[in-house]
Amino acid sequence: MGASAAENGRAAAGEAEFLAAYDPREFPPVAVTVDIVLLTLRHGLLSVLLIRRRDHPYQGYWALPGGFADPDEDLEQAAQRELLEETGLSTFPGHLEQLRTYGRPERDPRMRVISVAYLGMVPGITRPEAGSDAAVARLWPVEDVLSDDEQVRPQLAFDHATIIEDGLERVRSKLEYTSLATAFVEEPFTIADLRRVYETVWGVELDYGNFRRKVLNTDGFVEPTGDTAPTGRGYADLYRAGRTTLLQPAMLRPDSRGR
Amino acid sequence: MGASAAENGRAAAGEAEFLAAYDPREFPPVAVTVDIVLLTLRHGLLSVLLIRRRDHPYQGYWALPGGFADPDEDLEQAAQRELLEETGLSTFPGHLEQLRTYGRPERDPRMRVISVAYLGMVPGITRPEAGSDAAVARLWPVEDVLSDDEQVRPQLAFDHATIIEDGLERVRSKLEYTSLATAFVEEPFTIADLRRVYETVWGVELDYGNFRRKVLNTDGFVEPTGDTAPTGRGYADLYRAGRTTLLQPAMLRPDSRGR
DNA sequence: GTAATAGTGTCTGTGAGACATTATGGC
DNA sequence: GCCATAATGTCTCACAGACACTATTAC
Repeated sequence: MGASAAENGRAAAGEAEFLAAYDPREFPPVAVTVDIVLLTLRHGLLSVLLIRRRDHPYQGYWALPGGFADPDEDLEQAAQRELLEETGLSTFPGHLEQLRTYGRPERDPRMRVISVAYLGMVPGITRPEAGSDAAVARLWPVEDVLSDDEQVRPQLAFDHATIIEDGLERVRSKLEYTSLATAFVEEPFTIADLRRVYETVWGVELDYGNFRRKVLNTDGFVEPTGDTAPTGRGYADLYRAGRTTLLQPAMLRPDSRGR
Repeated sequence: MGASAAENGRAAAGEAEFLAAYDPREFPPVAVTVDIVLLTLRHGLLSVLLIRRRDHPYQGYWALPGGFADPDEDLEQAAQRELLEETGLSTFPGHLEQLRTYGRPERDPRMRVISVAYLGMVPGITRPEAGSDAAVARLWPVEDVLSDDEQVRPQLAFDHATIIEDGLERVRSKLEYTSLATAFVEEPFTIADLRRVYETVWGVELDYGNFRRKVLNTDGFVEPTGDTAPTGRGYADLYRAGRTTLLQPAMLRPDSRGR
């Protein structure tokens, strides 16, 4: 694509340089990794997938799943590949998006490492135990991971605590203005299932009636399957995700009412 | 920091490896650059700073300001440094935030280049002409940059059209729920100045009375200086930015009303 | 029967959109 | 005088929060 002629004929000279590769000595040495904040609902708790490190530095510490991006691989592909490798799943069943890039010079003691973080959400079916190594991959409740209590909090490698915090903030705010909550539940789901997602991620209680009215009045958010499912006592209508991704108007988070 | 002992004594062996650097042959060769989408209001148009490329590839094409991140430099620092170098300014007068990272394997024909894009907003005082090279740095109205008309649209290098589009979408949505609009005007400013920011960035007309009520009722958005300024006909009250960065409730974009 | 949950409706307050009105100063 | 703009107020509708009520089923 760059081979098409440059505009207004000003780029006449030096066409031969075009295919010249960078001289590695010309630019600073750096490694690029991807890390994934994979969130799911497990036992009614919002949980994040962590891997226990085998190697130095931070040996024995808990880290986000991730690794180097291969040379011919898109970053999102790399994130997905690493995730499948470390969970043992064969296809990625949820939503994956880029979160943010972390590049503090001292974040890895060995050399300059730039990490492109991704954020993933999957229904609560993830079983890292089924994957490669049951002893090293685990789902941690985020309230424990970010707890002030050193007894319950895992030791996190690198700047992964910051990355997890940023991921959480992203998820919490995206529940407000997108239909992302549906990525946390398997289809078909009930209104109550969806409410549970909001309540768990936001850490609040929501009025069932108002929640239901809001979801059903926002068209494209969910669509009824026509079926119902027994729910212990009584039956509940079943839904699947609609085609709308942006909620209009947004779902309001109770916290944010009082500023 | 990584030097503190790993938890539960499980990390006993191999402490010597800790300081070992990566072997460069172990990880894929890659370069990391930062690119900046610098937006400002110029002659009533939302405009973006572009640099005309001197070298191949894309010689003569227009590109976002940017360059390699130095080894000991934070990514945001690198973005700010590049921006100052290419505009000739001595301090950065506005808001700068990370936008997104672009890493498609083919985005640079020479080698794998990962670009961490930043988004900057400055009041309409930027004069790239005062900077290093008047012939190569220019502010382009974004409506021209992203126009379908090949006569008015500059030829953009790499995937910079995508980056600019993403930056625009970010700015437009952040005007809704943050007080970011104040980054586009110099203090003190009038309510009408602020309204002009919204109208220009969103490309809509807003009712002055409703806009004023909204801004003044959202406490912390702006605070009155007590002064007034002549505005051609009559005088207008002057304000400066308040301490609130998150608008609660959000400013509604007229487009989005009808879905 | 009671308890728990799904589904539904009602009342009220907040806030946004669509105006109208008044004041000020340049022309 | 006219006109543009700043500042302010009014009316109405949409919608969220609070809460009441009914139906269904497990126990």
